[in-house]
Amino acid sequence: MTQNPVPDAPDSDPTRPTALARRLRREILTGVLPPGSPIKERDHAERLGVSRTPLREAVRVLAQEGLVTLRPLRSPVVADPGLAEVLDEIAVLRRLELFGGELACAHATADEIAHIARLAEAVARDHATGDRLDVFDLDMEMHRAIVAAGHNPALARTHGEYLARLWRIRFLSASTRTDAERVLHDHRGMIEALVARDAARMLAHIDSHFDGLTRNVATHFRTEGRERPGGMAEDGP
Amino acid sequence: MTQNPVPDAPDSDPTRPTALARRLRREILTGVLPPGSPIKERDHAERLGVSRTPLREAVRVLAQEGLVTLRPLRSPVVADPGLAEVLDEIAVLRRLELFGGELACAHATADEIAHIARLAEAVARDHATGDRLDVFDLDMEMHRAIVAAGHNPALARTHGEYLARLWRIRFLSASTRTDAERVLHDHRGMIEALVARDAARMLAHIDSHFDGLTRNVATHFRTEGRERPGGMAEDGP
DNA sequence: CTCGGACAAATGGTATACCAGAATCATGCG
DNA sequence: CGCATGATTCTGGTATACCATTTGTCCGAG
Repeated sequence: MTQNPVPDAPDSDPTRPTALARRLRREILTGVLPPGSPIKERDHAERLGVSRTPLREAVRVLAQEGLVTLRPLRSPVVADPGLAEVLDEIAVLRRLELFGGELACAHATADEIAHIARLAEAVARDHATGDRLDVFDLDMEMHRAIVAAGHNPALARTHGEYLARLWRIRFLSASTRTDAERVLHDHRGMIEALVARDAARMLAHIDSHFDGLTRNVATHFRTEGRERPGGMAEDGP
Repeated sequence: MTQNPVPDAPDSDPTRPTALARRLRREILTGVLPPGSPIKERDHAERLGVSRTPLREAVRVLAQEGLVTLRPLRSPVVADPGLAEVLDEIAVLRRLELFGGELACAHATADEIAHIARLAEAVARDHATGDRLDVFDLDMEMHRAIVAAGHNPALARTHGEYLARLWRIRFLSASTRTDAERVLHDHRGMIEALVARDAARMLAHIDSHFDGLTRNVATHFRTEGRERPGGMAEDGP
């Protein structure tokens, strides 16, 4: 995401900082490294079989992405954003994706539209199977593809960063199945809008999509989580 | 910008990576390090009186900001974006600032509005004196303040990143004085819109502002620069 | 004279040693 | 028994040494 010479390469050397960042990112997003847990350089360096230097670099990358929080002279910790922060980020993501959708309606190629449609179909299909994680991954990939179809690399990059930053909370808050039908409806609508080059309709569906997301996240924080960002949830007596 | 415990602190230790990044950033943006010039770690580390490690970190920060380009196993180089890239980034910046202006109209405090108005006045005043660099700095600060008044830290952060990334090209392309009156007019309009909480008017002025910026940048690339991003402009015969 | 290859210098990448500040815990005093 | 205080340990920050790859150069063959 930061720099990649070959986008589809599965990273030849797993000790490279980018690969380390990818691995740590995955561990954070999947909850293996829960929010608030410290990232001690020596421990994780040894665990991943590398020196502190590349691990340090990987941590900085994640810090830039907002997944970990750096504190001067103290261990970096996995970020634990509160409701307000998450809603702010979602609001920005919404604007970025709205812009992306608009651009996509104007500049998407037929191939790109087909690809997006394929992803949407995959989402709908896997949704029936009930595997939430796959559905979620595909959904994210589809949104990424839509923005990518706008042919604005800078926008795609920033949008991707926000997607990554919000991955975990989106996943956690996506448990409610009640709005599944609306999501699929939005997806169908986006595809239709895309093939029709109907930007207004596209924007409406994206808005609807994000309204649902915002609702889910708010519900998630209200019920499950406690909203304070402090989050010292590691060592209960 | 990336992480700062005390926003107003002038950086106590000038050898800290953030300070190094700031210094290198300034050197890049002011043209001391022209686009395309390599950043050799050892040379610059010695020049700035630090080891390679912190300098390396600073370079990574700048790479994330898009000011330098990292190449595997090769010296990082000062980025030299082409017209297309710059226009893409400006388009994103425009959307971010539009969103910020909208939020500012809704949530800005009286103090914040006053601060923004002060900055606008300073821009107008210094504009009369003719010092382009000061005017430009103040102008950027004002735009930053507007977005900050929207009270969305994530938005402010991303907006700030794009501002920094576009600093140099904005400065270079701002040479034309013909549209100075329009800029000041837009500024006045923004302030009025802000005090009136008139989002529509605010957005119109921001749009106008960015139309002018886009025009200037396009002109700059058409006349002065050659548009290819390759940019091996260092060693003439 | 030109082109090709091999050697040498340079440079980014990584590992490691060292340093300074912070957190923690033991200890002793109130 | 509780709390302040100092020593110890832990941890991030920095400097440095080492390695792998690249690149520039020089020599020689054609």
